Amino acid sequence: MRDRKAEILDAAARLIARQGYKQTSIDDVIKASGLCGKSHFYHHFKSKEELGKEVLNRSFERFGERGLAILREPLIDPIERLNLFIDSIVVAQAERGCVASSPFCGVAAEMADAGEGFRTRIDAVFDRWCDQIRSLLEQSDGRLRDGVDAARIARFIIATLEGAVLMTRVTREIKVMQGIAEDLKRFIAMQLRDDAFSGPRSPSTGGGQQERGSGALAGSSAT
Amino acid sequence: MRDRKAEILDAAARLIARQGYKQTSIDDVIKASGLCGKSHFYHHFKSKEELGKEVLNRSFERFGERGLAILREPLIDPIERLNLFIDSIVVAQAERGCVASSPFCGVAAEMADAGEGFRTRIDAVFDRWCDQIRSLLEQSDGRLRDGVDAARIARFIIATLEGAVLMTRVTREIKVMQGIAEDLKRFIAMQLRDDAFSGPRSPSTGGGQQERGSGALAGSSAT
DNA sequence: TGCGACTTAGACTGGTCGGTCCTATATTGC
DNA sequence: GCAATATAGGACCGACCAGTCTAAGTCGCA
Repeated sequence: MRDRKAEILDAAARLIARQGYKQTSIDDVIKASGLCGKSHFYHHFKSKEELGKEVLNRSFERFGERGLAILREPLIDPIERLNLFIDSIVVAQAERGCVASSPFCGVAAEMADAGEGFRTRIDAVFDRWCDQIRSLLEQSDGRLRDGVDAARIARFIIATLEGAVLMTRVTREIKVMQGIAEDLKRFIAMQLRDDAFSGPRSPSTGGGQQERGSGALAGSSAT
Repeated sequence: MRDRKAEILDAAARLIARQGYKQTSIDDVIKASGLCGKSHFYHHFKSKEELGKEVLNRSFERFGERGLAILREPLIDPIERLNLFIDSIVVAQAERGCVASSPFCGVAAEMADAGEGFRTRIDAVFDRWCDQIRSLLEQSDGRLRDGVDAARIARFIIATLEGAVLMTRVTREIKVMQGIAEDLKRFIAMQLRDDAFSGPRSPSTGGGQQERGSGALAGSSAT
């Protein structure tokens, strides 16, 4: 016996990511998860709102697992980890064809408006991400420029990534997001003291395209 | 007789900004604009979609007028103008109590999904904004660091502002957006060559008259 | 005086949606 | 064997929603 509830959650998460919470009907979820009738759905969830909350928890958690795993990877230079994290968001968005956005952007905004319960949940998750990034930046202590507020930079990073996801939803072109991600990495590098060793160079060779996967590995470039 | 159609558009724009396009029903619009029946609404608009498009045009235009007026102000240093523009977005969001977001962020994402017609419209508007910012950055020619791609930086600025608006919708705290805006200004300053004046300081004096003399202010790189 | 544009007013259609209720049949643990 | 739980299938309710339709009143203008 497979876990039907998990299947429902998976289907709902996919639908919500693609078309939003309010635009996803219970009937959609039932059809997509191969259920037979509403009673079965309501056997597992007491309401659509409960479904929404569980989807939120789940997808944020899953995203967190992947994203935070990168951020915590102990063997890689902290700043490089941040770059990899940014790349992972870009790749995830590219995989979604620039359309869906869970748990980023559209869904966050829409669900935040759909109820105070949703909003505080999303707020808390953003906080956790920011915290993780902040602590990463602080691990590179002594490399941050004087006066740079790590917590604020963390917010900035999350906000810019959110905005980048939004832009791809409007333009439907992943290269827009790639450009933003590159600039974001450059911004992060600029928060480091000049005498710090690593960091993607200041823009040197043409302003154009660069392969993703990693901006600049820790040992490679020093300018 | 006042212009009823304009009243309908105003009411609809307010509702859509607050609760989104799909969540705003025709009946809501009718009630908010003091109409009496649907026939009257359908006398002015052939469908909800047409209403949406006109609201989009209008609010983007209005926003454009304000924002672009700042960007074009010929008497102020280009970079300083950009800072003022950023401030104006922060102020606008603060005025809205961090909730609504027209024409930024949530509405753009939602409407972009609501139909290809909407999407291309929004895309075009973003393009125009980015273009304006790009040309502004290029006016400060000789001050930009080598290899800095003005068009890409423009996208980055818009994306970050979008993301910042989103963050305030989730956190409901304007100071988050203020922090992001400060960092964004700092980022812009960092795109300038070291020998150009730099400094992320907050601008203070508000702009005065908005002259429509768009280009032609070539002698830009004052200090 | 008559025409056409605008306004007020609301009933109605066909559809969707969240949610309830009811009836059955499997499966599982005790 | 029994009871709890899970699965299946669907009728139904009240609500809301986009859009249509009818009908009548106001106003400017030719």
